Amino acid sequence: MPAGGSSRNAGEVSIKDVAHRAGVSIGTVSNALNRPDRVSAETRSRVRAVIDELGYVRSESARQLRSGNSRMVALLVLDMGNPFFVDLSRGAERAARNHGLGVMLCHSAQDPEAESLYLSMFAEQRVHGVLVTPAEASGGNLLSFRRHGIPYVFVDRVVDSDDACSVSVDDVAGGELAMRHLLENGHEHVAYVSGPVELAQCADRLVGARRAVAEAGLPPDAVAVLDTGRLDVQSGRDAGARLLGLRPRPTAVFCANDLLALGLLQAMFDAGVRVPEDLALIGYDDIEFAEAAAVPLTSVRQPAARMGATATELLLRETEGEPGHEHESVVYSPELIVRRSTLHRRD
Amino acid sequence: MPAGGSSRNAGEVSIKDVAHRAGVSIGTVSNALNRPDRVSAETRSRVRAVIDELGYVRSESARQLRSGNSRMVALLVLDMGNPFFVDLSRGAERAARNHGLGVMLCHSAQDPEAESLYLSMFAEQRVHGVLVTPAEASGGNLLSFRRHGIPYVFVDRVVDSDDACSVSVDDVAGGELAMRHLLENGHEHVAYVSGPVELAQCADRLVGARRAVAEAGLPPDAVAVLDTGRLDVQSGRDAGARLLGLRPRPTAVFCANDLLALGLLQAMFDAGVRVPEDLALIGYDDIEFAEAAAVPLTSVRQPAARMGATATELLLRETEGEPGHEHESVVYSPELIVRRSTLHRRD
DNA sequence: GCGAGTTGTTGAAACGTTTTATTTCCCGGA
DNA sequence: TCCGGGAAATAAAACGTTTCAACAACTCGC
Repeated sequence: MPAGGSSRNAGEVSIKDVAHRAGVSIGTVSNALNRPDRVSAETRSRVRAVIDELGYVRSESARQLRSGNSRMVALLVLDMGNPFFVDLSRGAERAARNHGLGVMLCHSAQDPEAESLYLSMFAEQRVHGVLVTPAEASGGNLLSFRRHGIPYVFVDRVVDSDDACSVSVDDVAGGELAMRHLLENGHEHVAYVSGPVELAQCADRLVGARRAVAEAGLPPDAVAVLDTGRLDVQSGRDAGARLLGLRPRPTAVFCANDLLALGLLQAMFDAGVRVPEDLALIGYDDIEFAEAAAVPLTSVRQPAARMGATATELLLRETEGEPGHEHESVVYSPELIVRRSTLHRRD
Repeated sequence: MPAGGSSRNAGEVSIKDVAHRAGVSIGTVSNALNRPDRVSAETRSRVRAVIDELGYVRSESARQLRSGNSRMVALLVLDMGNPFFVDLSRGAERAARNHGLGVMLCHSAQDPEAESLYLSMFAEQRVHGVLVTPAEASGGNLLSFRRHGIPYVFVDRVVDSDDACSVSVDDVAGGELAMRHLLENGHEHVAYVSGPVELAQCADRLVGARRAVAEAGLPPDAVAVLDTGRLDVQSGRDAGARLLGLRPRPTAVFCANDLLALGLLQAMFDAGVRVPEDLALIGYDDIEFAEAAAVPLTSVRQPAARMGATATELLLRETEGEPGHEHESVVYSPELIVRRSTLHRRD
C-alpha cells in the first residue's frame, strides 16, 4: 500500500500532506509555522495537531533553497585535538546559538589541501559565514574563497590586509612575555620549539621571543630554534629528543603550544632531565591539562572561548546587513600564568 | 548594472547562467558535471571553461532537495572536550570520507535537551545517518527520533533492543579490569568516582567494579561511590575534595574517565596526598594526556578511532541498501595500561 | 446599507538542481 | 530513397519550501 498510509517510510510527509489533511492551503501551513500571528488560533492549533500526528519535519534544504542561504556558520580550526580550539569552538557555538544559528565544526589538520576542500564544501552549502584559522600564513585559500561572496572572519590570526575581520591574540607580545620570563630567571641558553613555520602563530611567537632576547642584551644565537611539523604531543616528544643533542644544551625551553610542551616534558622525564631544576619549560595556550601536567606548566593564556564568541559576533555584524561595514581586527592580550615548570631560579 | 554582468554579488551564478553562456541547455550542464560520459568531449570542455570563468558553484541545497537526502553523517558525542571523543571522531571522519561523505560534529554536553535539539536539526537536514552517544542510558530521545526513518548507530554504548547497530567497549569488563588491578595491589578500601549515573558507561563500569570486589571476597561496601554531575576535570577536582572527607579514607580510587582522574589528581596534590604512595589512582579511556600527567596515569584503553570508523561502516552498510539488513553490535575489549599512578604496592 | 479597513486564507511563482522522456541529427545499410 | 538506430542535446517535470499579490469575509463608522 504505497499511498499515503500511516508513516512507514519516514521523511516522506511534506507540507503538502499536512495541508491536505488539515483541510487548509500550503501557504497557511507555512504561516502557522513561521508567522503564527498571521493565522487564526483555531487553524493554528489544528495545523499543529496534524503536524504532530503525521510527524512532519520541515525540509531544511527546501527552505534554504528558497531563502538563499543557510542558518549554519562553519568553523574551520587547525586541530580538534587541541583543547584550545575546543574552548574556542564552545565560545563560537554559544554566540551562534544566541542568534539562532548552528555551527558546523571542521578541522583542517593544518593541511592546506584539506582546508581548500572544506572551503569548497562551505561554498556549496552556502553557509552563512565562515570562521577560520588558516593553515598557512599567506591565507591563499581564503583569497580564492573570497569570490563566493561568503563572509569570513579570521580566528587566532592577525590579518594585515583589510579583506576580513579578525580576532586574535597578540602573539608577538605573548612570545616576548614567555621568553622574558625565562631570561629574567637567569637563563642564557634557551630554545624555542616551534610548530610549522608556515603558521603565523609560530612565526610571531618567535619574533616576540627574539625581541625579548635582544632586549636582554643577549646575542641572537642565544636562542636555538627547533621546528616541528605539527603542534601536537608527539612532535613535542620528538623535539625533546633533538633538544638533548644540542650543545650547549639550553637550560630553558619555550614551546609554541602546550601540546608540544607536554610532549617535551615526557621526553625529559624519560631521559632523566629534571624540570624545572635542569630545564625550565614554558608552554602556550594554558589548556586545562597544563595545570594537571607531570610538572604544572607555566603557560601563556589566551581567552579562547571569548575569541570564538567575538569572532561569531563580528561575522554576524557583517552578514546582518550592517550598512557600510568596516572590517575590524580585535586583538586580545595574552597573560602569563606562572607555575612550577619555571619556578626554579638558576644560580 | 544589475543584469548578468561579471560576478559582483557572488553565489548568484546558477546553472542557468552557465548554460546560457555556454550556449547549451541546463540539462547538458548538469550532465557535464555528473555524467561526463553522456556529453561530447567538446561540449564538456566548453562547459568546464564557462564554469571556471563564472565561478559557478553547485547549490548543495538544490541537489539535496532533488535527491532526497544529504551527503552528511552526523556525529553527536557527549563532550568534545574529552580527547577520547576527538579520537573517535577522527576515525569516523576518515571512514566517511572514504565513502564520499562529510561528517558534521556536535556535542550534547551530556544534556538530553541539547541532544534532542540536535536530533531535530538532523531530521530537518535529512542527514544520511547519525552516530550518537546517547546522553541517557534510556536513549529516550532516540526512540522518538526513530520515526523519521533516518538510520542511526550507537557509539560507545551497548544496546539491548535491536533498534539499531552499535559499537562499544565492554564497560563491565573494563570496570572489572580496573578494580581487580587495584584489589590485586592489596587495597581494601576503594572508591569509584562516577560520572552522571544516567550514563550507561558510568553505570556499567560500576557494575564491573562491584563484580571484582565480590570476586575478591570483599563486602560490597568496600567500595565507596562518589558520583559527579559531569565527566570533566573540574568534577574530578570536586570529587577529590569530597574524597578527602571519607572515613575510612579509601586507599585507591577508580575514576570513570581520565578527565575525572586528572582533576582528582590535582586535588590530591593540593592536599598533599601522594599518588601512588598514599592513594592509588586509575582512570579510563587512556587519553594522550594520561601519560603526560603529574603522575602518569594507569588507565583502561579503548580503541577510540577504530570505534568511530566501525560505527560509520555499520551505518553505511545499513543505508547503502544492504538487503535484509540485520542490526549488529560490535563489542571491543578494553585493555589495562599500567603506569605509575598504581605502581606502589600497599604493605 | 455602504465604502474602508482588518483579518484570514489562498493560488501561484520562484529557488537551483536532477532526471526522464523527447527531439534532433547523422550515419550506415537495405 | 528510405528507415532504423545510436549519439547528443533539450524541454519539462519534480523536489518542498516561502512569499507575494489577490481575494473573501467580517467589522466598523457613518
